Amino acid sequence: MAQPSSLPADIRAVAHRARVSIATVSRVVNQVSTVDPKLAERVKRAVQELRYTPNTQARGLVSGRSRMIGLIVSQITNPFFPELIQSFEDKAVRCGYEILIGSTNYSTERMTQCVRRMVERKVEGVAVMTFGMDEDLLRELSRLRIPVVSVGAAQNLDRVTSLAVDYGQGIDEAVQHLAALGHRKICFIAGPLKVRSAKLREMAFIAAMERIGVKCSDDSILEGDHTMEGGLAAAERMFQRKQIPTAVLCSNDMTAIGVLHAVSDRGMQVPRDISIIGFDDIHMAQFTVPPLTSIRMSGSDLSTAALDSLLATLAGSSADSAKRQIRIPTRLVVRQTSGYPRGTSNTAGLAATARKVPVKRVKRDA
Amino acid sequence: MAQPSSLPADIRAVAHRARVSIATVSRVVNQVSTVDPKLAERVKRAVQELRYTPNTQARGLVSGRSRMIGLIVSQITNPFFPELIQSFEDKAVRCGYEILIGSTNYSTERMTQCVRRMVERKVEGVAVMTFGMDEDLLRELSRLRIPVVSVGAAQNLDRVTSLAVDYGQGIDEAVQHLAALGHRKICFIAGPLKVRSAKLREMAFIAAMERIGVKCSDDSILEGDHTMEGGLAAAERMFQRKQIPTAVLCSNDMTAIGVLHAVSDRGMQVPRDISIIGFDDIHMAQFTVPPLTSIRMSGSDLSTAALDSLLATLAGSSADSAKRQIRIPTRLVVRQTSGYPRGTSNTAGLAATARKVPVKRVKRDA
DNA sequence: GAGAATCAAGAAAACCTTTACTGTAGCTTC
DNA sequence: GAAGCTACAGTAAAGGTTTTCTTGATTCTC
Repeated sequence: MAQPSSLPADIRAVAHRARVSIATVSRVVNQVSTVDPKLAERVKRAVQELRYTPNTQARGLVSGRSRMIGLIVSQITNPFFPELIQSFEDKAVRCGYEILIGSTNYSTERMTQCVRRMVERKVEGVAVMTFGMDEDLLRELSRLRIPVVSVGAAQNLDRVTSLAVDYGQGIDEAVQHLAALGHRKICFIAGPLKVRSAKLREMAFIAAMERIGVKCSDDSILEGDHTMEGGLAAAERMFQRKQIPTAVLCSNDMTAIGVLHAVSDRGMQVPRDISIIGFDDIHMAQFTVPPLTSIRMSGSDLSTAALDSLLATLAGSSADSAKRQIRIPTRLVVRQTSGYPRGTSNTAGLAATARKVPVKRVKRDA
Repeated sequence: MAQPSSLPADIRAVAHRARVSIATVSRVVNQVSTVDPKLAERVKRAVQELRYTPNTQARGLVSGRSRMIGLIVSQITNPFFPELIQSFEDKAVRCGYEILIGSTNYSTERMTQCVRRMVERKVEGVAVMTFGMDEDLLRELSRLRIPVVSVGAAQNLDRVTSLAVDYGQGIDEAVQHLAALGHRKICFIAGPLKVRSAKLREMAFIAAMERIGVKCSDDSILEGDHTMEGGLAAAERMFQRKQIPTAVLCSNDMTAIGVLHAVSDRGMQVPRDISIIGFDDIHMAQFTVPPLTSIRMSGSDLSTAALDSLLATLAGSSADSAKRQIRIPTRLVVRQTSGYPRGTSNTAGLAATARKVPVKRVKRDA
């Protein structure tokens, strides 16, 4: 039937073959129930024979709906984001949405360009997972009546939902954990401090340290950039100091992996000589050597919350009832990079405690 | 001017404000030069004032061009793919294209769905980076006159370009490298064998082994699934055997990271007790402890070749002059997980050779 | 059995652009 | 000074769908 090389059939071709009008074809395709079953059958067969697929552009043009959702991340090469993207995509596709991905690499310019591309494509909503977003852009999207869900956004804008990650919780747990093991001299390797969430994590660290009675000095905080290279470089700077901390808390796992590498380069051992804790708990954290203690922020929680919020806003035509703020918890996951400080008498006990933590391998959402 | 909450302006609004026809607006927006500069100026101002952005759907409908390109990968959580996606996206956006990403997770069904979604969206081309593609789907795309570039595709289809990855080259180098160090008992942990490229890598391994005079027995090959878990599991099976190999070559880096973990779990050391080589050379390979010797297959080479080929096919309207096959080389990158076999007298020399390999950290395309 | 009510299917408008075509004004050229 | 160009702006068609409205047929009601 279908020619070996034929341009895609349109609705007219189907209508002609099924000997009905294009309106009827449209109804059958869109499952409108008021069609005679006999005709519907004819139409379905014609659709199959011609391998008809509706033209999404035409559809979108008339319906005003693009069935696309924008997803903005900061750095696709940071494994945290692919994990998040995967679950976001799964769910979106199941709901009949396509996603348009943009990555900003922490550049405001790229961010602007991203938003522009998405507006042009008429996305029905935007999820901003970039942990620090320009207010003006949010305002612009709000003006265009495009629902937005954004991590850590201000909460006073229409159609903007904020995902409030509770950094404090996990970071407190981590610092408490270290303190309980006996650490006092703890360093923090921050992310790029122009990024809001990186700043927030830093502040949470300072607060947590005060809570265990340690006042943070300037030199207990180093700036990284959320990459492995950044972590490595920061660690090397840290080792240059006269006094080396007994534990390092990192603003994300990539940083921690860089530190792990730097420590190994120096011939030191983890956690015997130094403890390391990451943030994000990417899947890879279970597979570093030794497995990384990390603060879990669930990418799939984040993407589920984001998508649900968007879909709710889209569904409730003008109902502003949707929650405007959603809290995302974080919590410590202890693995094997955190132990007693070096030179502690209990070092021997280490094997009996930290090392014995059963290494459960979490199968993330498929 | 612009109301605080106004729907996006259309071309008519701009035309009205600039006191010209919509055709003129269109010409100005599309930079057609036959417009009086004075009018053009008026139009540009109106565009700015109303923050007009053309409706891509309408544009696509009339021009028949969607300015979107499909990119199909197998598993977005395997860091090899984000690296590839990043460079693909960068280049595509620079050329004015949007990309539509689909991941198949090695499932044929998902692959079919992916292609379907992309056809519906009228992508202008599809890059299949999934290392093993259903022939029927390729045929279908070819029938619809959508240019395709696919890793390891058959070469007899119209508008289908094949990226032929030279697995043999890198795998030969790796096996030679191991043989030179003195290894004979070498295992291969394969990918999911239903995936063509995984099969090809396995075959390349067998051939390489024959070239060093070792006939592969069945138990020198274990099936993994290209994930860290798969690598870990395969390694554990391997350790159950009476005879444990002195070196393991893995079908990809994720597998190798799983093996690294399994080895460490067992209290063995790399490369003292066992050598490990990965494949892909993901960025992370430089940061494992110890840094992973791997076979480099450049994601950015791959994405550049893919995109260039697609754009060339799109440009040369019907010129079938574009190259139908592009060879992608692979090569060994020696780091610190490969050394002399255990029990070798030269073990001491290890530190002097393998360990001394300078650890250059390649900054990938930003 | 006639008029009203119901129902399904077709005709046509609308969505927003691009682009081929048309028209007009100002030049050139003889 | 008139015929023919050129240059540019505007008109209208086209693109593939959804959806409203219309029409025609059937069933129902009295």
